[in-house]
Amino acid sequence: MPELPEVETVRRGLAPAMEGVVIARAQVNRPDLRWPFPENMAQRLTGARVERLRRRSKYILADLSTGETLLIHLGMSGRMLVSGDPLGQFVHEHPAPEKHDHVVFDMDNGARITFNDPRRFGAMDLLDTATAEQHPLLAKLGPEPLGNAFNESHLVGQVKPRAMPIKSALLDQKIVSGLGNIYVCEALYRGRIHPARRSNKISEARIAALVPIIREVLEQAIEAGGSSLKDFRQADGELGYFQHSFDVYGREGAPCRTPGCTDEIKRIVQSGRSTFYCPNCQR
DNA sequence: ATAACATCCTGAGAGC
DNA sequence: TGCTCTCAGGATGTTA
Repeated sequence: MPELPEVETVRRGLAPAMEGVVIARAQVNRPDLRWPFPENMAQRLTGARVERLRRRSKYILADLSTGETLLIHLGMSGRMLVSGDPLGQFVHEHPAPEKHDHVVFDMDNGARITFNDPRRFGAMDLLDTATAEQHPLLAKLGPEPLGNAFNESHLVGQVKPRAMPIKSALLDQKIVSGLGNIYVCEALYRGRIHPARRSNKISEARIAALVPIIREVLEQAIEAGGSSLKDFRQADGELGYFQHSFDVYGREGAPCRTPGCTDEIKRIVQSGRSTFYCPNCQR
C-alpha cells in the first residue's frame, strides 16, 4: 500500500507520540508478519526509549536507547494508529482491539501505537543501530529521491544502460528507493514518457527531467498527507487526500487532464501490475 | 545479467 | 444472500 509519501506521513504522525518516550509495554499478538519477529522482540522493546523516528525509503526506523533500531515496514496494508492522549490534554478512550492488530505499544506518555496489517506483507525487525544500513533490507537501496544523492547524473547513469521499460526501472528500489506503482505512473505522465518505453531508448535530457518531477510529485503527496485508496490512514486515522490529485492512476477511461488533449487514460499490465498513462501525451 | 512470473495474505467489490 | 472471480499501494525468490 504505502509508498514513500504515505510512510513519511505515518512517521510524522507517530513522531510527537513516540520520540523521547519510553515504550512501557509491547504486546506482540502473533509470531510473524511476512517474516518471524526477532527473538524476544517484546522484551527487547519494553523499557526502551525511542530516541528518534527516521525514515529510509519505505521503512520507518525507530532508534532506541538500547542501541537497537526497530525497523518497520507497512507492506501493502499496514497501518500504524496513535490513540490515547500523548500530550495529556484530553482523555481519549483507546479504540476496541480490531482484527489484525498484530503489535501494540503502550508508551509511558499514555499514547498507544497499534500496528494493524490484514495482509501481513509488513515486517518488523530489530537491528544494531550502528550497523543499521547494512541490514539486508536496507543495504542495497538506492538513494532517497528527496535527497542530494538523487540527481540527474545518478538517474541517467542508472537508467540509460538498461533495456527494461522505464516504469520497471523507476520501480527498482536499487535505482531510486521509495517510489511505488502510483507515483511512478504519475511521474511518467508529468514527464510525458510512455511507461513501456525502453530505458535505453530515452534521451538523457528526458531522463534527467524526471528528477525534479519525481521530487515534485512526492513533495506534493507528502503535503497532502499521502494517498488513501482502500486502507491507508495517517497515524491519527485521517485520510490522506493526494488521490484526488492523480492525473492517471486509477483513471482508466477518464479524460486526459492535459489541456488540449482529447484522449483518455489507458490501463496496461506490466510485469503483473497495472500501469495508467495517456497514449497521446506520453511517448 | 535481465525480466517475466509466481508467491506471501486478506478483504473489497463486481458479476451472476 | 452468497458464491466465485479479480484486483490491490510491496518485494522476494524462482524460472527461463
